[in-house]
Order: sequence, then C-alpha cells, then structure tokens
Amino acid sequence: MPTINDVARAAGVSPSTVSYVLSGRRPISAQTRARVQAAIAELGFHPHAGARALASSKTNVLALVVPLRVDVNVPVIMQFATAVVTAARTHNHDVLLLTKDEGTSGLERVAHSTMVDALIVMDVEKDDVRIPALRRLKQPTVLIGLPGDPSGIVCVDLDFAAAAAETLRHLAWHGHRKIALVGPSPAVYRRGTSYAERFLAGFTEASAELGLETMTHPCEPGQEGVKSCLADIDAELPGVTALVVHNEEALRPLLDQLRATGRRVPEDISVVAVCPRDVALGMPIPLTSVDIPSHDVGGLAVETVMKLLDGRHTESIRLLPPTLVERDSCGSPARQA
Amino acid sequence: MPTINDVARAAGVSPSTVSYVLSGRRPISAQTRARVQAAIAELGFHPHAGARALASSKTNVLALVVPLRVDVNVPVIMQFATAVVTAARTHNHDVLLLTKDEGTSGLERVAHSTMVDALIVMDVEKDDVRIPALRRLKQPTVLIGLPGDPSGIVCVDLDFAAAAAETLRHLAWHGHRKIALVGPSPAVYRRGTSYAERFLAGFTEASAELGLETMTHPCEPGQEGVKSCLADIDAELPGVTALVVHNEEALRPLLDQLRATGRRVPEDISVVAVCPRDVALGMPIPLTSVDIPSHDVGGLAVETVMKLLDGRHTESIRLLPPTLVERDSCGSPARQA
DNA sequence: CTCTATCGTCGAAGCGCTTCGACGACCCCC
DNA sequence: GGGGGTCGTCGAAGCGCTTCGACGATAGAG
Repeated sequence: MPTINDVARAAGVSPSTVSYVLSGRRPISAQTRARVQAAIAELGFHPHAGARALASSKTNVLALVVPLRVDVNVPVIMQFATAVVTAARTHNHDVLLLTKDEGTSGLERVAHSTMVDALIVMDVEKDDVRIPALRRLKQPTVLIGLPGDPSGIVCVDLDFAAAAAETLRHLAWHGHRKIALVGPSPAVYRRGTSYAERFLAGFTEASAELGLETMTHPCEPGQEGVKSCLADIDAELPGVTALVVHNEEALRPLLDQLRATGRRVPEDISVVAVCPRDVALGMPIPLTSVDIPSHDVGGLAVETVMKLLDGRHTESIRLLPPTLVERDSCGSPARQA
Repeated sequence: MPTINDVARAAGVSPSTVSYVLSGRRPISAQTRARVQAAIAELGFHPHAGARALASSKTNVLALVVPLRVDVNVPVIMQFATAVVTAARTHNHDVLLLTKDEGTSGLERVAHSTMVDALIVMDVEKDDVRIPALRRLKQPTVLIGLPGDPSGIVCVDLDFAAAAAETLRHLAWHGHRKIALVGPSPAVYRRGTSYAERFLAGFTEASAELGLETMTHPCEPGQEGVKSCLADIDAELPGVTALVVHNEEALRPLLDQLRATGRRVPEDISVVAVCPRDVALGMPIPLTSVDIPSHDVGGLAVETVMKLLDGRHTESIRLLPPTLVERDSCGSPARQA
C-alpha cells in the first residue's frame, strides 16, 4: 500500500501538499494539483482511514443501530438501512451496522473509541434507556422515531399523526362515517413505540374534528388475531364501512378474512392501509394507502446528521408529511348500500 | 476522552504496560494488572480505534456487502446481516455495511484504505465482476454463494443441490412419482445466481437417480406468473402430484391459485417449499420445507473469516447440509386418488 | 554461589496522516 | 518603488496506540 509520502515523492512535492490537494483546505496551483493527482492515480493511493481518523478526529463513518428483533417490519428496516447507506455514501461516509441488542454499551463503545462521527438510531421507544447515554455522547445523534422526552436529541420520522388524519379525511370525503382503526399488536403499544401512539392520537383527534364515529382496536398477529379483532369491531361499531389498517402483518390475513366472510373490498367495506408502497401493491387488490417512506426518512436522517456534523443548526424534530395514494380499496358507502 | 497516557499516569505505570494489559501479549503481574484495570474503569477509557488501527494494522471491522435490489428476499438478507453482526461481535469485531451497487470500486475503497480486516460478500453471481478484484485484495474474503470460478476465494452457503435431492427423496418416500419444480423467476437464472442453478442441477440429478418423472419451470413474480407457470406444468406433466417450490415470492400466490382452482393441499397436491422457516410457518397451511438457514450461514461466514484472519486453514468451499422439516403440506398420492 | 533464563516493566520509535506556522514569490496600490 | 496582501509550498509537530529492544530482578541449573 503506497503512503502519502510515496505520492509526495513521485510528484516531487511535500506530503503536506498532497494532503492539501486531497482536502482542498489550501490553495494549490493547477500544475501541482495535476501532478499530485497523476501520482495518486498511478500508485493507486488510498489514504489510510485509521491514520486519517487519528490526525483529523474524523472517521467519516456513521453508526446505524437497527433492531434485531425479527418480529416486525423486517423489509422496512432493510429499506431504511440501504437508504441510509446510500445517502451516507453521497456524503462520503460509510456506515457501521450495530444491533439494538448491544444496548447502551454498544453505543458507548463505538462512540468512545471514536469509530464513528455520528449515530442514527432506529426503533426508539418511549422511555428508551439509551436516550440518556446518547445525550452524553460527544457525537451527534439522530433518532428515527420519537422518544417520550426528545429534548437534546434530534429526531426525524414520518408524521404519523398527520397520516392518521389524512386517512380519515380521505374516507370522510368518500362519505364514510363509521370507521375503525386496526392498530398494531398490543405488544407494540406496550413497548411504547411512539409511532403507534402518535397515529392513534392523530386518529382520535381527526375523528373528533371531522365528527366521525370511530373506534380503535389493536390487532394480535396471525389469522386468529385478525378474526377476533374484526369480531370486536363489528360488535362495537355495527355498520362499520371502512377500516384503517396500521399493521403490516395483519393486512394480508385481514383481507383473507374479509373475503372469507363474504365482504367485498371496496364494495362492502373500504380499506386504507398505512404501509410501504410495495406492500400495498403486493396485496390481492392494490390498496389505497399512506406510504411509509423508509427511503425518504433514511435520507432525511442522513441529511440531518450531516447538518449537525457541519455545525449547522437544525430543528430538533423533523416530521415528513404523509402522502396518501388512492388505489382500488376505497369506495363510497353510498354505493355500498 | 482519556488516552492510554492518562491511564498509565493514573496507574503509575508506563503506557506500554497499559497496552500489554489490554492485549495480553506480555506477562504482567497480577497487582499491576489490577491497578491498570482499575484506572481504565475509573477513567472510562476506550482505546482510540483509529490509533489502534494505525499502530497495529488491524481494524477489528468486517465489511459486509449486501444487495440493494429490493426485488428479492429482503427479510433473508436482513437476517443474514444481523446474524453476521451478532457473530462478529462475539469475536470482538464490528461490521461496516456496504451495498452491492458500489460495485468493485466500493470494495477496493474500503480495502485499500484499510477500513476493514476482511470482507463478506453476499449475492454473488456466476461471473461476478467483483471476483477478480476480491482476489487481488490483501484482506481475506468470504463469499456467501458460489461464483462460476471460486478458485482463490472461500465460499460458504447452503448445499442447494443436496436440498433439492432432499425434497425429492421426501416426496418419493411419500409415493410421489410426478413432481414439478417451481423455480425462481427467469431474471434470477439470467443473473447467474448460483443457488438457482445448483438447486436445479441437484433436482435433475436426484430425479434421475430416483427414477422420477419430473419437470422444472421458472416462475415470474405476481399472480399472473404463478397462474401461467401452473398452467404450463399441468400441460407438460399431466397428473402431477407434487410441487417443489424454490421461490419465496411465488409461494403465497401459488397457494392462493391452487385453492382458487379447487386443488387442496395436501389432499390433491403436495407442496414442499425451500424458504426460511418463518415463511413456511406463516402460510395458510404450515408448509413442509427445507429451511434456508440465513442465521447459520451468516454465522458460518463469520467463523470462516475469523479462521482466515487467524491464519488458520479452511476448506475453500463449505456447504451447510440442508434440513427438511415435515409439516402439513405433504401427503401421499395414494390417498389423493 | 555464579551463569543463564524468564519475568515484568519501561522508553522510544514509529504507524500515515493533518494542520499550523513560516516563508519566499508575486501582485496591486498608492 | 516600498508596504501590505494573497498565493503556493514546505517542515515539523503531533494524533494515540503498538511493539521492539533493553534492562533490572528473580529464579532455577550446575
């Protein structure tokens, strides 16, 4: 492996000049720059990352902490991860992958040993034990999601409250008045996963504003969970004409169950999903849905991190506005008669 | 951030002694060791990763290259990734996440700049352009999958040929004689993804050995692809009594299609899937399947990398034996009448 | 009781890079 | 035509760690 000294010698300049060519932090004449670049190309020189980190206190590496739990949303997480990697690369950064199960000590390990310049943490919970530790780190951190107390940390996410409102507005516009929310499993609520609560809150508020008759119900995973959830809904809100489904896992069994009981979508009952685009499209009927734009959120997280690294200011909470895409799972209750 | 000098001072020893306590590369008296460890704990010292890498030429970081294409197998890839991270951590290594779309230059970048000690590369194709570059790297590499010419590189994977044989043996034992393989989409074959070919070869060979009447057919994604695939199979192999499905995406639509056309599983037709356990269990009927053990393969990849880093020898191709688990999707054609 | 190993520790030399201060050379302005 | 800038380059000092050689001290061998 050639070093900066080899390049300097080959180009007939001093090592510091090579460094300045590389970083652009001082003016270098065009000729010198050309000679240096030629030498770099010829020798196939790549600066030693460790040496660089040592001298400059910058690693050009981001930590990304993903949940390891396999129970939910695996494709979403993967999309996030690739979005983060791709975005990071456009800013000349790499990504170190950590799993949530290393907990606080994992974060401290990579931060204290200066392996990374900043951290992006997914799957934060309401009273996430990692938050206080993150506040103490010298590296900036961006959370994907919203903890109970976000003070001192920057957060990005989809605006789930607005998403809920959006689904209700859409259904109301179609003429629906009796609408039920099929939520995530109780386990998700128990964990204090903020998106679930924010969606719920948005749903309830918009429902009141729009004067709708609504109810909400979590949904256990599996065919059985869906079956009992639907039964509860029919009991509590007879004549329900539309379902808002904020539960990826339940989507498919729910549609199966509706079909099995002879309720056609959208003729007999309308469905709006909150899920990634490809999930909505992969269903037997293309579903009207509010997209969960993992890619955009991942990109936003990286942009935000870069801002912080540049010392630029940023709002401490950035929520992406939701987009509802109309497809084939929504009709008017008028026609349903 | 305290440095090794701070620790040394606090413990009343020289920095080199601290280093030897940390690395264990020279004998240190029990008292001294205790004092040093106390100082480390008290100061919260973590060695600077860059400095360490510079001085020791070891980063304790592995690169993991994942496909970014979202079209296939996302959960499988995620499982791999977490398995690799988890296994790497048990060997005191971290994982740098790269996407395949950076191609050869991405590999060279991280390798030449000494960001990683070794690489694990997923989703290798038959004539993968990255292979020659990988051979040239000074860092050891482990492929997950099998390229056309694996010489000079270590590969690990599930033994897909044996997996195919296993499915046929199982079906033959149940008394099936007419069996069709529903393969991956043509695009997968076109890309030269080796697992598809190895499975196909194993299927054909075992079919001959067992004297079965079989056929193979790729399957385009989506409901339409499945429909036409099934039609072709019925035309070419009338009276087919069992399906081997090596195509995760097709699994669900295939079962739907069978049900829609009134063929019961397993009464009228048996199905053996090749897929991750949880996919087999998540279907309307728990499927008899050969597991794709992402977790184990990921772990094996890391073990193999560690062996190489230790300078230990290892076979250049390590294939995990398949495991077939019997569930509810297989019956005997005798009963099918 | 000396002679050689081994043990336990230290000092110093780097690893390859960035960055600061210094210093000619040159240009522009009055 | 001298004074003040900017431009372009260099040398040297570190960044925090590992590792090699050295060296007293202790122990075992003869």
